[in-house]
This record gives sequence, C-alpha cells and structure tokens, in this order.
Amino acid sequence: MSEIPQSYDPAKAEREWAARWERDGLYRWDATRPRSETFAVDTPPLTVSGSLHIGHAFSFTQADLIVRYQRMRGKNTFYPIGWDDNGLATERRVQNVFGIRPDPRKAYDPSFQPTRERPKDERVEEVSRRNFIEACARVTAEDERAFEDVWRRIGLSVDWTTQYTTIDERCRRTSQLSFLDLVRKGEAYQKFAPTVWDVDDRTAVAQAEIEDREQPGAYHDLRFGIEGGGEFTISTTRPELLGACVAVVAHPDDPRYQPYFGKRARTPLFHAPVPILPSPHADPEKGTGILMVCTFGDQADVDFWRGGELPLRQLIGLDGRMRKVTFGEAPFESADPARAREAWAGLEGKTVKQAQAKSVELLRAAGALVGEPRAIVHAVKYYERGSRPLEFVPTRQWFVRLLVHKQALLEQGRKVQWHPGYMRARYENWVEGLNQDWCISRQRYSGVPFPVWYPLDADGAPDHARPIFAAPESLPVDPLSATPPGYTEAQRDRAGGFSGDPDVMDTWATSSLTPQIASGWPLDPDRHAKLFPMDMRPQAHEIIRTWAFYTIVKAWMHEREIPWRNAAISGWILDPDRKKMSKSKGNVVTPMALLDAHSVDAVRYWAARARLGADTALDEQVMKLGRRLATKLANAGRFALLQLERAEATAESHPASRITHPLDVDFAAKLAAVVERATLAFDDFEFAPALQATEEAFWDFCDNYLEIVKVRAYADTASDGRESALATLQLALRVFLRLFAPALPFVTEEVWSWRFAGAGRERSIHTSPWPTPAEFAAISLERAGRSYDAAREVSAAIRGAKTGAKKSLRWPVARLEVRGGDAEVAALRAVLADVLGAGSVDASACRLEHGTPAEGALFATTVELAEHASDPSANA
RNA sequence: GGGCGGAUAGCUCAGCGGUAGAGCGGCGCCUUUACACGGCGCGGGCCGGGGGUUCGAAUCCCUCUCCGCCCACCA
Repeated sequence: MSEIPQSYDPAKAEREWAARWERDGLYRWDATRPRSETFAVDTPPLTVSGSLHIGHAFSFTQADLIVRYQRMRGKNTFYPIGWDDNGLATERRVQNVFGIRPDPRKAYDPSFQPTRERPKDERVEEVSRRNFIEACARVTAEDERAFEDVWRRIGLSVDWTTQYTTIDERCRRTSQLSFLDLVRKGEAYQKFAPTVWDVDDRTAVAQAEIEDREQPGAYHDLRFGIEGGGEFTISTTRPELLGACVAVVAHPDDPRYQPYFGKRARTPLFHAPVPILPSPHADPEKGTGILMVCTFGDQADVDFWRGGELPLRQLIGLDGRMRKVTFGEAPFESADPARAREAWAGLEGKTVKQAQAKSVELLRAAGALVGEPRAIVHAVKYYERGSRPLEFVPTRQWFVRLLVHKQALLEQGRKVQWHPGYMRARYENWVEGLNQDWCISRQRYSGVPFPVWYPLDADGAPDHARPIFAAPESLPVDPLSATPPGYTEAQRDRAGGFSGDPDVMDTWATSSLTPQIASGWPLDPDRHAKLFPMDMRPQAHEIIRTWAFYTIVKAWMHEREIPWRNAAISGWILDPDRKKMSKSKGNVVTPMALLDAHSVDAVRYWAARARLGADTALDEQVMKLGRRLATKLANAGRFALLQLERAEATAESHPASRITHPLDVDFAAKLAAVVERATLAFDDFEFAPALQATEEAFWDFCDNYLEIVKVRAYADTASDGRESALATLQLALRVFLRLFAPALPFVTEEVWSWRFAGAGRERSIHTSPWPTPAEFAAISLERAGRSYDAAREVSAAIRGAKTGAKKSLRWPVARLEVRGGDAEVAALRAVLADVLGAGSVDASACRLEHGTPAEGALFATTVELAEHASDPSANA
C-alpha cells in the first residue's frame, strides 16, 4: 500500500499514471488469446489535416469508456490507433502551409525545402509531384505528433504499438490488394463517362462527397424556333450551356408540346437543330414545361443522354472554362455556322460564371431572351470542400459497383447493431438514395496509386481496355516509378511501351479498410480471423454515408461479412450557442486548454454524461462537476482508507462476510443493485446511465451512509459493529472506484493504488475485474430491509431542524420523537445508535412510537433542539 | 418534398404507464476531526399545443407548431 496523501493533485496523477500505463503495456492486445475473449475496436483514423477540437476528444472518450468497461470485464481488448493522412485534405493543407502546388510536368528537385511563413501575397509555387508528396509527409508527421499528444493526455486506452497511417506502406498494400480483389470479382471497373467533376481541384468526386448549397440563380426565358414554323420558350438557369443543348423534352402527356414531338427545334444563337422529344422527367408544372437537355447540366441530362442516341457536346473543360470548339463541325451541328462561331467566339475561354453573363448579353442582342432574367434561389451541387459548383465532365474513372448491390447492402446494415438504433435509418436512407456507383479515382497526388499500367499503341495512345495489373506480391507499387512485368523502364510513355495510371484512390477507398488494415487481412489470416468482424465501430453520424457505408461495402465485397457487430455513433459538440463546432465557423475549441483548466477526468466526465448520438453543447459547468466528483472520490477514499488503516492492528482484512449490521447490509444491497444497473447499461453501450446510477449512489454514500456510520466506524475498540462498518467501507470503495474507472481513469487508479493494487489483473484498476454480484455473495442480502432508508430519513429530519434553526449540525437535540408503523419503527430501532450518534442526539431524548407517518414518508418526525449547547464547539 | 431526432425548473439534461427529478445558477444557513474544490436547506415546472387510449399519461397512439440533422430538389 502506498501512503495516503493529504490531498489529491490531478495534474500529478495524470502525468504519473499515463507514463506508468504505457511502461506496463497495460492496454496491449494479447494475440495468443482466442477470438471469444477479444473485444476489437475499429478506431476512427482521424484526418490529421483537420483541426483537432474538443468534439474529437468527446467522441474518442466515449469509445474509450466502452473499451475500458470491456477490458475490466476480462476482454482482451484490441484498440488500435491510426491517422488518416492521404487525400485532398492533406493536399489543401500543404498548399496553405507551404504555398506550393504540384505540377506533374516538373522534375524532382532534391534540394527543394518547403518553408513556412510564406507571405500571403506571394504566388503559389509549382513543384514536382514528388516534392509535393514529400511536403505532405512532412506536414502530416508533425500533425500526427500533435494529435498523439492529445490522445495520450486524455487517457485513451489504445494500444500504441498498432499505430498506422493511411499513406504508410501497410495501408497502401492493403488498399491495392483490395482494389485488385474488387477487379477480380468484377466489382471495380473503369469507364469513360460523364462524371461529377470539381473544376478547382480538377478531380472527379464521389456522390458521398457532394453537398447541396442554396444559392441565388435566375430563370432565363429563351425563345426556340421550330423547324417548319412556330416557336416556344424554355426557362433555364444555365443559358451558358445553350451550345451543349442536344435535345429539348416535354412530358409525353403535355398537350402544349405533343404536336411538336418528332419535329426539330432550333437553338437560339447556335442554330443547332435538336429533336423535340417526350420524357416523363419533364414536369409540366415547372417553368414552361419544356426544357433543354444539355451535355451536361445535371444528373437528369446524364440519364436522358445515356438512354438515347444523342451526340455529346461538351462545352466545359476540365479547368471549368469554355472549351475551344467549332460550330458547324460534328458534333457541334449548326444551320448557320458563321453566326454560331461568332457567338462562341465571345464565350470561349470564359469561366462558367463569365460565360453565363456573356450569354445573356448575346441572347438579348439576338432577341432570343424573353423578358429579363428572374432571380430565384435554388440548390446547387458542390464538392463538400469546394468553392465552385460541380460540373459533369466525361472522363475515364475507376468505379466500384454499388447500384446493383443496394438490396444486399441494406441487409448488411441490418446485421449491424446501431447505437442508438435510429442511426440505422441514416444508413438505409443513404443506400436507398444512391444514384451513382462509387467513383474511387481522383486526379490527385497524395494518395494510394492504382497498381495499374496501360499498354501504349503505335501512336502512343493508352489501351485502357487491356490494363496491366501489378502482381499482389509486388505491392505496394507506384506505377509511375515501378515497371510492369514484360517491359523495361525505357519503354515508359513511349509508343509501343506502357504508361502508369496517374490517378490515386479516393481516401475512403483506403479508410474503408480500417478493420482489415488493423487485422492484417489478407496476409495474416490467423490474426485476421481473431479480429474480424470487429466488435465496435465508434464514429460520428455525419460520416455514416461515407466511412460506415464504404466499410460495410468493402467487408461485404471481400468476405461477405459485416465489418463490425456494433456501430456506436457519437453526437456532435455544439458551441454554447448550439452551433456545430467547425473550423470555418471559427468557433472551434481545442482540448488542451480545457484539460489544463478542469483536469482530464473532468473533461472525460463531461463526455461520459452525454448519450451516444446526442448532440451536446460544450458545457464547462459539467466539467467543473466532474472535477468536484473526482476530488470527492479522492477524499472519500482517503477517509475510508484511514479508518481501515487505524483498525489494521485488530483485523488483517475486512471481508464482506463481516457485513452484518442492518445499516450496512441495506447499503450493500443498494450497491449491489447499482452494480447490476451499471453493468446492464454498459453492456448496451449506455455509459451515461451507468455513470448516473453510480454517481447517485456515490453521493448518497458520502452524504448519508458515511455520516451515519461514522461514529460506529470511529470506535476505538473492535466489535462486530465496527468490523461490519469497516468491511462495508472497503467493499463500497472497491466497488465505486471500479464503477467509476472507465469515466475517471486517473483518480480511480490513484485511490486504488493507495490500498488495493495487487498482482496480476489487480495491478491496475483498469485491468481489475468489473464488480459482480459474486462480491456480495457473502452478505445476507436477503435480510436487507428498510433500516438504511429509515436512518436516512430521520437523519435528514434532524439536519433539517438544525438548518432551519440556523444552528450548527452538532447542536444538541432536546427531544426526538419518531412515529411510524411497527415494521418501520423496528427497522429504525436496529440502527438507532448510528442515527443518534450522527445527529448528536442523546438516547434519553429519543422516543420511538407507533403512529401514522407523514405523506410519502416512513415516519412522522418531531425534532426539538436544545436551548443551549453545553459543548462549546457546537455553538452556532 | 421524404426520413430521423428533439421540445420537461432560469441553464444543461435525466426520467419514458403509477403522487414531477438531478446538477448548475438564485436565495438562506452551517467552519462539522475525509472533503469550504465542503455540508445542510429553501424556493422554482398547465413535462411545446390539441385530441385520443387507460382506473391512471411527461411517459402509449393521432395531430399540429417550432428547433436541429440527414437525404432529395439545379429546366
């Protein structure tokens, strides 16, 4: 036993215990134990290029609570840690930090050193792809160290030996193996097709990364002619796409346009003959009921174009500017090429926004604009990190099949237990609403390359139909530096030679494999079998459609399995004004200052009080409460242990079998019930009710049990009564400490170390067995009655009388009269000595009588205080 | 427009079929030998509105209103 200090210093305990746990390898996974004893966690690899805010500490703590509980239950916990450091988020950060941007045409400069503190006005410098990737590695390594500091500080019980990053060799290999497996199974394919494209980042993006933003726009009414006579008006928000118009459509039942079906219209400005076709997607109520099909304005255009034999008139280039095209030549037909070319000359090279303004000008001059544009607000699709609207641009991309698997993926989602249960609806909504396969290729640099090359024909053009895949044992490979089998490096990018796939994978293509990365799939099948499917995936709700969804997709495609049995979805942290905390809003609160101000246990307590899935306001009051609780725990622990120490001369230990006094038996029974409630709650991932039940019982223990039992525990000579009190103190403290240990790992470990730390599992509270009914088995709980309740009620009446009279709690009582039913009076009589001792009531002043209790109470109690106190220390 | 949450004391939230709860804040006391980072006590609520089921509803059902989130909506 270590010495019991006078006061508890949280900061000191945090430093010392964190170091000790790491030194002892307390949280290591034991690979020799069987799957049935394992609790495996699919820890979120945090995006290190984002800002680490208190919300991350909040959700990671919630996962840690469950892991700590499972570990105490005897589970061999597998709690890995990783960082997500590839992808566009990292590239953005590097561009901001160093002011550099990749240019694949530039040569590698080994002497290049990125520097910070680049003046804001200085131009962004273009560097080689390799220099850029090196800069990414440098930034993320720094970020990862900063993040690790926070995670260690907050006491996450992760196994640090498992650390990985999504750009490291192991992840690149796993990711590429996954890709090859999907190709082999026919789930991954490449296709040249209109794809959602971000013109700033110049890459394709996936449906999951698209968000709608409300923004101002305008309807423009354009006059179209009909071949053979007549005209009609089309309302469009995108007049700049007029040149890309390949058809006009109206609803098949719309009588206004039925006569024109089969005829051709003439577009204004470009004089392109376009078919007038029926289509059910045209809404007669909207606009004029007839609309342009352009290549491509929206998903409806893409869908319609795919279903017909229409030409492709791509106007918008990869850079978001109007391409150089020639009207009058296929596919840009025109009945009046000269005027069409003249119109296009005013638009070519312009951005979408500029082209729109110019188009209005031209249309107005040509008399094709009916009235003036009418302002509206409408939703426009953006890349979630983008600043300009997305466009559909035909490009070659790799996709993973989703649309044909919706049903299977819904079924997989139902096999997962979602916590809270209603979060499953988010998953199902997303799956049901899918309208594109998963585009996994990105025209970027910092990511996992596709392990693919293409043969070049005699003209030097790649033959995408005959990709050359890397051999699995050669992974990870970078096709831009590695040579495919059967070729020499000299043939790279030469006619008749080969070319590496220049793209990298979507970051989700890798992070969707976190369970497999951690388990060692597929190279270590034994280890994989011991860890997969995992037991718990903790994550936030806004990435159910990405991370949770893609992880379920991959597990199903590779092994027809669910990736984990439980998904524990944490809520968001809102600022005190209930706004979501985010970097862009500038309301981010970082964890370190809060940890310093309130202590780690206090911040963890705040996280532990919130229910899974519920958005929670940042509330420092709750942290103060947590700190108070930790202090109380240390003080109550100190008191109980001092009593035990004082009595050591007469008793070696204080087994539960010595708990015989009615007050103690009753309290033990209440405690046993709390253990049961907390255990049931934790089993169901409900840490907040578990904590609440524990806390309620603990404050009752401090405010009532301890006060009432004090006199008996203080007795100078050994007796059954004193021994019963001491045994109860010991049992209660051991139980409370362990019930609190997941939420308050530092103070509980500290107090535990003062007396209870032993060998084996009990060397730390965090590996000690979770309390069970067995610990109460030696107590005759069947004899538990209402003595404790009776003692508490009468004590409260005595305290109330003294407080009401503005007297100190040691003020003597002249008369105490308690009336109640016979059973209640008997229950009180059994613990009367404790009650009188705690209330400074002389036995001679007390009368217990049969009578009618007050409403909602056990007794009717009358307290009369003495006029004077003989004990000077009791003077008010 | 579809889906999912939420609405309970000034604030943050628990309770989810049996007489309205906690903490904080407010007010008033008490230095008491574990703790003043403490203790005792007092006020404070038509449990969002309206219907229904029930002996009994904050709790179950219907409906409306408001708040938040997810998805859809680009003519």
